Amino acid sequence: MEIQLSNSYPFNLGFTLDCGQAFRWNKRGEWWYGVVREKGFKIRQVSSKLEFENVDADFVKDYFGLRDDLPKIFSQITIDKHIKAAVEKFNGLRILRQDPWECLISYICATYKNIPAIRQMLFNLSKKFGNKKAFNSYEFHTFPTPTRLAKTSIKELAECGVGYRAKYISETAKTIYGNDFKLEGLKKKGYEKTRRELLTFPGVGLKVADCVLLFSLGKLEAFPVDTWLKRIIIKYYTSHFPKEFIKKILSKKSLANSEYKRLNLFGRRNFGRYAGYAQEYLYHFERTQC
DNA sequence: CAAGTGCCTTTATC
DNA sequence: AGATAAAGGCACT
Repeated sequence: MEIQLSNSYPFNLGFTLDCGQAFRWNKRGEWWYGVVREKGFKIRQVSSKLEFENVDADFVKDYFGLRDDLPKIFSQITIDKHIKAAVEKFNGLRILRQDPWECLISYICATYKNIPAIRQMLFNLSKKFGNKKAFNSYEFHTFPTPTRLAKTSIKELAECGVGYRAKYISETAKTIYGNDFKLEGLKKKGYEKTRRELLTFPGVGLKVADCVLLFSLGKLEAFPVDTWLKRIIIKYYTSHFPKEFIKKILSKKSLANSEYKRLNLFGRRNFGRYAGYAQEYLYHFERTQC
Protein backbone atom coordinates (compact mmCIF):
# COMPACT_ATOMS: atom_id res chain seq x y z
CA MET A 1 0.00 0.00 0.00
CA GLU A 2 1.05 3.56 -0.37
CA ILE A 3 0.33 7.15 0.59
CA GLN A 4 1.00 10.12 -1.67
CA LEU A 5 2.78 13.06 -0.01
CA SER A 6 3.17 16.62 -1.26
CA ASN A 7 4.49 20.07 -0.38
CA SER A 8 1.35 20.81 1.58
CA TYR A 9 1.52 17.32 3.12
CA PRO A 10 5.20 16.96 3.94
CA PHE A 11 6.81 13.95 5.55
CA ASN A 12 10.35 12.65 5.82
CA LEU A 13 10.55 9.08 7.06
CA GLY A 14 14.30 9.07 7.64
CA PHE A 15 14.32 12.25 9.74
CA THR A 16 11.34 11.00 11.73
CA LEU A 17 12.88 7.63 12.60
CA ASP A 18 16.44 8.91 13.01
CA CYS A 19 15.89 11.81 15.37
CA GLY A 20 15.97 9.75 18.55
CA GLN A 21 12.29 9.71 19.52
CA ALA A 22 11.88 5.94 18.93
CA PHE A 23 14.48 3.30 19.59
CA ARG A 24 13.47 0.06 17.95
CA TRP A 25 13.58 0.83 14.24
CA ASN A 26 16.08 -0.80 11.89
CA LYS A 27 16.98 0.17 8.37
CA ARG A 28 17.89 -2.57 5.90
CA GLY A 29 18.58 -1.33 2.44
CA GLU A 30 15.95 1.28 1.72
CA TRP A 31 13.29 -0.28 3.94
CA TRP A 32 12.73 0.56 7.58
CA TYR A 33 11.58 -2.40 9.69
CA GLY A 34 9.61 -1.80 12.84
CA VAL A 35 7.31 -3.43 15.32
CA VAL A 36 4.39 -1.66 16.95
CA ARG A 37 2.39 -3.61 19.51
CA GLU A 38 1.89 -7.09 17.99
CA LYS A 39 2.67 -6.19 14.41
CA GLY A 40 5.90 -6.11 12.47
CA PHE A 41 5.99 -4.22 9.20
CA LYS A 42 8.24 -2.39 6.77
CA ILE A 43 8.03 1.03 5.20
CA ARG A 44 10.05 3.15 2.79
CA GLN A 45 9.84 6.54 1.17
CA VAL A 46 10.50 7.01 -2.53
CA SER A 47 10.49 10.79 -3.05
CA SER A 48 6.90 11.85 -2.37
CA LYS A 49 5.54 8.33 -2.10
CA LEU A 50 5.31 6.36 1.12
CA GLU A 51 5.18 2.58 0.63
CA PHE A 52 4.48 -0.01 3.29
CA GLU A 53 3.56 -3.67 3.79
CA ASN A 54 1.68 -5.55 6.49
CA VAL A 55 -0.18 -2.49 7.89
CA ASP A 56 -2.99 -0.33 6.55
CA ALA A 57 -2.93 3.35 5.64
CA ASP A 58 -5.00 4.30 8.66
CA PHE A 59 -2.42 2.85 11.02
CA VAL A 60 0.44 4.54 9.18
CA LYS A 61 -1.29 7.92 9.29
CA ASP A 62 -1.82 7.57 13.01
CA TYR A 63 1.58 6.20 14.02
CA PHE A 64 3.68 8.58 11.93
CA GLY A 65 1.73 11.68 12.91
CA LEU A 66 0.50 12.23 9.37
CA ARG A 67 -2.71 13.76 10.68
CA ASP A 68 -0.77 16.68 12.16
CA ASP A 69 -1.16 19.79 10.01
CA LEU A 70 2.56 20.39 9.57
CA PRO A 71 2.33 23.59 7.46
CA LYS A 72 0.08 25.10 10.12
CA ILE A 73 2.42 23.94 12.89
CA PHE A 74 5.41 25.47 11.07
CA SER A 75 3.60 28.76 10.70
CA GLN A 76 3.06 28.85 14.45
CA ILE A 77 6.46 27.74 15.73
CA THR A 78 8.75 29.44 13.22
CA ILE A 79 9.23 32.59 15.27
CA ASP A 80 13.02 33.03 15.21
CA LYS A 81 16.06 32.22 13.08
CA HIS A 82 17.12 29.18 15.10
CA ILE A 83 13.87 27.33 14.76
CA LYS A 84 13.66 28.49 11.14
CA ALA A 85 17.00 26.88 10.30
CA ALA A 86 15.96 23.62 11.99
CA VAL A 87 12.57 23.53 10.29
CA GLU A 88 14.11 24.18 6.88
CA LYS A 89 16.79 21.53 7.28
CA PHE A 90 14.55 18.80 8.66
CA ASN A 91 11.27 19.64 6.98
CA GLY A 92 9.00 16.61 7.20
CA LEU A 93 10.16 15.35 10.59
CA ARG A 94 7.04 14.38 12.47
CA ILE A 95 6.19 13.43 16.04
CA LEU A 96 5.26 9.75 16.26
CA ARG A 97 2.32 8.31 18.17
CA GLN A 98 4.17 5.45 19.84
CA ASP A 99 2.59 2.81 21.98
CA PRO A 100 2.32 4.54 25.40
CA TRP A 101 3.44 1.53 27.40
CA GLU A 102 6.56 0.92 25.32
CA CYS A 103 7.26 4.64 25.31
CA LEU A 104 6.96 4.86 29.11
CA ILE A 105 9.44 2.03 29.70
CA SER A 106 11.72 3.35 26.94
CA TYR A 107 12.10 6.74 28.59
CA ILE A 108 12.45 5.28 32.07
CA CYS A 109 15.39 3.40 30.56
CA ALA A 110 16.65 6.52 28.76
CA THR A 111 17.60 8.44 31.90
CA TYR A 112 21.31 9.12 31.96
CA LYS A 113 21.98 6.95 28.90
CA ASN A 114 22.91 7.65 25.30
CA ILE A 115 20.83 6.50 22.36
CA PRO A 116 22.88 3.41 21.37
CA ALA A 117 22.73 2.20 24.98
CA ILE A 118 18.97 2.80 25.14
CA ARG A 119 18.51 0.78 21.95
CA GLN A 120 20.54 -2.04 23.40
CA MET A 121 18.54 -2.16 26.64
CA LEU A 122 15.21 -2.21 24.81
CA PHE A 123 16.45 -4.85 22.40
CA ASN A 124 17.54 -7.03 25.32
CA LEU A 125 14.20 -6.62 27.12
CA SER A 126 12.26 -7.45 23.97
CA LYS A 127 14.39 -10.41 23.07
CA LYS A 128 14.11 -11.91 26.54
CA PHE A 129 10.53 -11.14 27.44
CA GLY A 130 8.74 -10.28 24.19
CA ASN A 131 7.31 -12.66 21.61
CA LYS A 132 9.32 -13.65 18.60
CA LYS A 133 7.70 -12.94 15.26
CA ALA A 134 8.75 -12.87 11.65
CA PHE A 135 7.86 -10.87 8.59
CA ASN A 136 9.58 -11.14 5.21
CA SER A 137 12.31 -13.29 6.76
CA TYR A 138 12.91 -10.42 9.15
CA GLU A 139 12.82 -11.58 12.75
CA PHE A 140 11.72 -9.27 15.50
CA HIS A 141 10.40 -9.28 19.03
CA THR A 142 7.28 -7.60 20.32
CA PHE A 143 7.73 -5.34 23.34
CA PRO A 144 7.04 -7.24 26.59
CA THR A 145 3.63 -6.57 28.10
CA PRO A 146 3.07 -5.00 31.56
CA THR A 147 1.93 -8.43 32.75
CA ARG A 148 5.15 -10.09 31.61
CA LEU A 149 7.42 -7.46 33.15
CA ALA A 150 5.40 -7.42 36.37
CA LYS A 151 6.11 -11.12 36.72
CA THR A 152 9.81 -10.78 35.97
CA SER A 153 12.30 -10.52 38.82
CA ILE A 154 14.50 -7.47 39.29
CA LYS A 155 17.49 -9.71 38.80
CA GLU A 156 16.31 -10.92 35.39
CA LEU A 157 15.52 -7.37 34.33
CA ALA A 158 18.96 -6.25 35.45
CA GLU A 159 20.49 -8.91 33.21
CA CYS A 160 19.29 -6.81 30.27
CA GLY A 161 21.80 -4.14 31.27
CA VAL A 162 19.26 -1.68 32.63
CA GLY A 163 21.13 -1.21 35.93
CA TYR A 164 19.32 0.64 38.69
CA ARG A 165 16.36 1.14 36.35
CA ALA A 166 15.35 -2.51 36.87
CA LYS A 167 13.35 -1.75 39.99
CA TYR A 168 11.59 1.21 38.34
CA ILE A 169 10.59 -0.98 35.39
CA SER A 170 9.37 -3.69 37.74
CA GLU A 171 7.39 -1.36 40.00
CA THR A 172 5.86 0.56 37.10
CA ALA A 173 4.84 -2.71 35.43
CA LYS A 174 3.33 -3.98 38.67
CA THR A 175 1.38 -0.76 39.21
CA ILE A 176 -0.09 -0.96 35.72
CA TYR A 177 -0.75 -4.68 35.88
CA GLY A 178 -2.15 -4.57 39.41
CA ASN A 179 -4.55 -1.68 38.79
CA ASP A 180 -5.38 -2.71 35.23
CA PHE A 181 -4.30 0.81 34.34
CA LYS A 182 -5.01 1.85 30.75
CA LEU A 183 -2.35 4.29 29.54
CA GLU A 184 -4.35 4.76 26.33
CA GLY A 185 -7.02 6.47 28.40
CA LEU A 186 -4.61 9.33 29.08
CA LYS A 187 -4.91 10.44 25.44
CA LYS A 188 -8.30 11.93 26.24
CA LYS A 189 -7.11 13.93 29.26
CA GLY A 190 -5.36 17.28 29.37
CA TYR A 191 -1.62 17.91 29.47
CA GLU A 192 -1.28 19.04 33.10
CA LYS A 193 -3.50 16.33 34.55
CA THR A 194 -1.83 13.61 32.52
CA ARG A 195 1.62 14.78 33.55
CA ARG A 196 0.62 14.58 37.21
CA GLU A 197 -0.61 11.02 36.70
CA LEU A 198 2.57 9.95 34.93
CA LEU A 199 4.69 11.42 37.73
CA THR A 200 3.23 8.85 40.14
CA PHE A 201 5.10 6.03 38.38
CA PRO A 202 8.50 5.26 39.89
CA GLY A 203 11.37 6.31 37.65
CA VAL A 204 9.23 8.97 36.02
CA GLY A 205 10.19 12.58 36.63
CA LEU A 206 9.26 15.71 34.70
CA LYS A 207 11.50 14.99 31.72
CA VAL A 208 10.38 11.38 31.25
CA ALA A 209 6.74 12.38 31.68
CA ASP A 210 7.07 15.07 29.01
CA CYS A 211 8.63 12.57 26.58
CA VAL A 212 5.78 10.10 27.08
CA LEU A 213 3.23 12.92 26.71
CA LEU A 214 4.78 14.10 23.47
CA PHE A 215 5.87 10.89 21.76
CA SER A 216 2.96 8.62 22.60
CA LEU A 217 -0.02 10.56 23.94
CA GLY A 218 -0.21 13.26 21.30
CA LYS A 219 0.29 16.16 23.72
CA LEU A 220 2.03 18.40 21.22
CA GLU A 221 2.45 21.20 23.77
CA ALA A 222 4.80 19.03 25.87
CA PHE A 223 8.35 20.41 25.84
CA PRO A 224 10.87 17.93 27.23
CA VAL A 225 14.02 19.61 28.53
CA ASP A 226 16.98 17.28 28.41
CA THR A 227 20.65 18.09 28.54
CA TRP A 228 20.58 19.18 24.86
CA LEU A 229 17.63 21.51 25.27
CA LYS A 230 19.28 23.01 28.30
CA ARG A 231 22.35 23.74 26.17
CA ILE A 232 20.20 25.08 23.31
CA ILE A 233 18.31 27.44 25.59
CA ILE A 234 21.51 28.73 27.16
CA LYS A 235 23.09 29.17 23.72
CA TYR A 236 20.24 30.76 21.76
CA TYR A 237 17.57 31.87 24.21
CA THR A 238 19.61 33.13 27.13
CA SER A 239 18.10 36.62 26.82
CA HIS A 240 14.75 35.23 28.02
CA PHE A 241 16.17 34.62 31.49
CA PRO A 242 17.95 36.60 34.22
CA LYS A 243 21.74 36.23 34.13
CA GLU A 244 21.72 34.76 37.63
CA PHE A 245 19.42 31.93 36.61
CA ILE A 246 21.58 31.01 33.61
CA LYS A 247 24.66 31.11 35.79
CA LYS A 248 23.02 28.79 38.26
CA ILE A 249 21.95 26.11 35.79
CA LEU A 250 25.36 26.33 34.12
CA SER A 251 27.05 25.53 37.40
CA LYS A 252 25.27 22.22 37.92
CA LYS A 253 25.03 19.06 35.84
CA SER A 254 21.37 18.36 36.51
CA LEU A 255 18.29 20.53 36.76
CA ALA A 256 16.26 20.89 39.95
CA ASN A 257 12.51 20.44 39.44
CA SER A 258 11.92 24.18 39.81
CA GLU A 259 14.56 24.89 37.18
CA TYR A 260 13.12 22.28 34.83
CA LYS A 261 9.68 23.81 35.19
CA ARG A 262 11.02 27.23 34.37
CA LEU A 263 12.71 26.07 31.16
CA ASN A 264 9.70 23.94 30.25
CA LEU A 265 7.31 26.84 30.76
CA PHE A 266 9.51 29.06 28.62
CA GLY A 267 9.28 26.51 25.80
CA ARG A 268 5.52 26.23 25.99
CA ARG A 269 4.88 29.96 26.26
CA ASN A 270 7.43 30.89 23.63
CA PHE A 271 6.47 28.33 20.96
CA GLY A 272 2.82 27.83 21.82
CA ARG A 273 0.55 24.81 21.54
CA TYR A 274 2.97 22.97 19.23
CA ALA A 275 6.02 23.52 21.42
CA GLY A 276 6.79 19.81 21.23
CA TYR A 277 7.46 20.12 17.51
CA ALA A 278 9.75 23.08 18.16
CA GLN A 279 11.56 21.02 20.78
CA GLU A 280 12.17 18.08 18.46
CA TYR A 281 13.39 20.21 15.56
CA LEU A 282 15.77 22.16 17.81
CA TYR A 283 16.99 18.96 19.43
CA HIS A 284 17.69 17.16 16.17
CA PHE A 285 19.24 20.23 14.55
CA GLU A 286 21.67 20.82 17.41
CA ARG A 287 22.62 17.16 17.67
CA THR A 288 23.50 16.97 14.00
CA GLN A 289 25.50 20.21 13.99
CA CYS A 290 28.73 18.55 15.15
C1' DC B 1 47.07 4.08 30.94
C1' DA B 2 44.32 5.93 34.77
C1' DA B 3 40.92 8.73 35.97
C1' DG B 4 37.41 11.81 34.86
C1' DT B 5 33.38 13.17 32.14
C1' DG B 6 29.06 12.58 29.84
C1' DC B 7 25.10 10.18 28.65
C1' DC B 8 17.47 12.71 25.95
C1' DT B 9 17.64 12.10 35.04
C1' DT B 10 15.27 10.37 39.22
C1' DT B 11 15.20 9.53 43.91
C1' DA B 12 16.59 9.77 48.72
C1' DT B 13 18.27 12.45 52.23
C1' DC B 14 19.66 16.32 54.73
C1' DA C 1 13.12 25.08 48.97
C1' DG C 2 17.48 23.92 47.77
C1' DA C 3 21.76 21.28 47.77
C1' DT C 4 24.02 16.90 47.41
C1' DA C 5 24.93 12.11 46.52
C1' DA C 6 24.05 7.80 44.51
C1' DA C 7 22.67 4.89 40.88
C1' DG C 8 24.96 0.36 35.56
C1' DG C 9 28.01 0.64 32.47
C1' DC C 10 30.21 2.08 28.43
C1' DA C 11 32.51 5.35 25.18
C1' DC C 12 35.49 8.91 24.89
C1' DT C 13 39.30 12.04 26.27
